[in-house]
Amino acid sequence: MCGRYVMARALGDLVADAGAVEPKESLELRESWNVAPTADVPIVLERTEGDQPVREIHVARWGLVPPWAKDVSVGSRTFNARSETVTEKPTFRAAVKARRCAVPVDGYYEWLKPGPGAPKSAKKRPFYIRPQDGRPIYFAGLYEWWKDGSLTEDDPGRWLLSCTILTGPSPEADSGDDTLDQLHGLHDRLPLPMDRETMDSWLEPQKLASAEAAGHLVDQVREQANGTASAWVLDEVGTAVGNVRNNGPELIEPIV
DNA sequence: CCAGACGTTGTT
DNA sequence: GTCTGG
DNA sequence: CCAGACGTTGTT
DNA sequence: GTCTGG
Repeated sequence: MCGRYVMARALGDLVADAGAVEPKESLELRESWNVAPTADVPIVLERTEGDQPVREIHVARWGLVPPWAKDVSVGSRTFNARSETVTEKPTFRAAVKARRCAVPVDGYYEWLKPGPGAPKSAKKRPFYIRPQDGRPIYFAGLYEWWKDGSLTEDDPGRWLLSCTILTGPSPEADSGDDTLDQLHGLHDRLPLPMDRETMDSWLEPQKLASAEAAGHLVDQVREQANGTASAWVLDEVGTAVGNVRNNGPELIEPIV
């Protein structure tokens, strides 16, 4: 799964790597080595301008807030969406048909739980997972718009953009690939990364936003995920990342 | 009909 | 134990 | 995801 | 908004 990650890349690098247009307004983006749910994060989306798709970077709150929510608090538990059920769940099914995005990360954290035979004193051990080549990972994601209901004379209400990251099953054991085997041992869920071709399909705004078409795209994402994940590297890191108030490049330094 | 949920993870 | 906040 | 709180009344 | 449970 993915509940904490790193996005410390300069916006210009991200724009170039994602093939997005230069943002018209400056985005409120800060580098972070400890991105947690509810944080503002960059996302990549395509919208149709005239009849041309335009790829853009936007800033969204991590944790999808559906349009009918009474407040944003639901977003603190919707930072992941299970790919197996995303087309059915009331919270996600509208977004998966029409509001797909990519969530770029430099790498993400995963906590290894002590096994059942471990001593009582054993603690969770954080690992940092990143691509070998240093380019961003683009996780399959969804975005949604939510209108703040607090209407006053001066404030007609604001629109909040929010997002979530899709997960799938982790690679099977004994895959024959070292990295996939390590991912298997670390956790039973995997945030779903996209290769370039899949990302192009995923982001493309569909004319008929049917549930069936969305289901096929989700299947495609799940099927190619391990191919992308096999080019990752895992390193154990210090426990400081657990506290969201800690932030800095030292959080991703491998220990021992 | 209305009221209340709408989610993920992991653990037992 | 469970929920909220970051 | 983890860390940290988890409550009320009344008084300063 | 839409579905489920009562």
